[in-house]
Amino acid sequence: MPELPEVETIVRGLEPIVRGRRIESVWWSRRPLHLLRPIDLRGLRAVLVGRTIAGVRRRGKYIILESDRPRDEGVVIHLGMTGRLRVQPAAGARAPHTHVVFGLAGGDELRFVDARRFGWVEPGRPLARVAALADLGPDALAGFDATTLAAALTGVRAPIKAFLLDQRRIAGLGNIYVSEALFRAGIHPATPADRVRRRAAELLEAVGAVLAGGIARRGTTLRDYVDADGQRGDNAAALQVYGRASKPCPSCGTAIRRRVDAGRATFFCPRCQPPRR
DNA sequence: AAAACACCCTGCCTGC
DNA sequence: TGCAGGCAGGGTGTTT
Repeated sequence: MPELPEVETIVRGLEPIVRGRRIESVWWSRRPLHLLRPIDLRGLRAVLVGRTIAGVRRRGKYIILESDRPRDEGVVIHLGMTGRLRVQPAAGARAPHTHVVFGLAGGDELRFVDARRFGWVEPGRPLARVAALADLGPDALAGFDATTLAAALTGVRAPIKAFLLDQRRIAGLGNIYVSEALFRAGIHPATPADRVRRRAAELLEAVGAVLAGGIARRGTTLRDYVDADGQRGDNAAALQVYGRASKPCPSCGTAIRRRVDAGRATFFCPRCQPPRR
C-alpha cells in the first residue's frame, strides 16, 4: 500500500508523538510478520526496551525508529501493502491483525497492524547492518539530480517502469506513483530505460512533482492506507491515470489504457505517452 | 542480465 | 444472499 508519500506522512505524524518517549515493552502476536524472512523478534526487545526513541526517519519506503543510545541502533519497519503504524492508548482495544506492539512510557502503545502480513520489522544493531537499507538506491525525493539520474539510466535495457519500481535503483516509488510520474513526463511505460536518458530532467521533475503532491495531500488512500492519526489521505482524487482505465485522459481526452507488466497494472495515456523504441 | 511468474496473506468487490 | 473468481499499492526467489 504505502509508497514514499504515505510513509513520509506517517513519519511526520509519528515523529512528534514518539520522539523522546521511552519504550518499556515489546509484544508480538502468535502469528508475527515473518512471511518474507524470519524476524528477530527477541532482538527488538534488546534494541529498544529501556531505551528512548531519538527520532523517526524515512528511507525509501522504510520507517526507521532511532534509539537514543547508541545513536546508530534502532528498528527498521516496512509496511508492505496493508501495514498501519499508529500510537494509541494502551487501554483501548487492539485492532484485528495487530502483530507488533511497542509499549511507551506514559501508557500509549505504538502498534503495527497488517492484515496481509506482507509487512516487516527488523532490529538494526547497528542500522547500517540492515541489508534492506544498504541495498536501497538513492531516495526518489532527494537522492538524484538530472545528471546522476541520466547516468543511472544509461545502458539499462529494462523498461522504464521496471527501473522506477526497482528499489535498488531508486528508492520510494511504487506502482501508483510510477504510473503518475510517467504520465506527467509523457513517457510510455515500456520504453527502455536507456532511451529516457536524454529526458532525465523531465522525468526527475515529474517524479518530484507527483511525490510532492502526494505528500501535500497526505498520501493516496484507495482502500487501506491511513496516517499515524488514522486519517485517510486526499491524493486519490488527484490521480491522473492510476485506476482510471477507459476514462478520458485529463490532458487530451483519449481513453486511459491499462496494461500488465511483470504482473502489475500500469495505467497510461496512449496519446500523451506514445511508444518509443 | 533481465523478464516473467509464482508466492507469501487477507479482504473486498464483481458477477453469476 | 451466497459463492467463486479476480484483484490489490510490495518484495523475494526461481526459472527461462
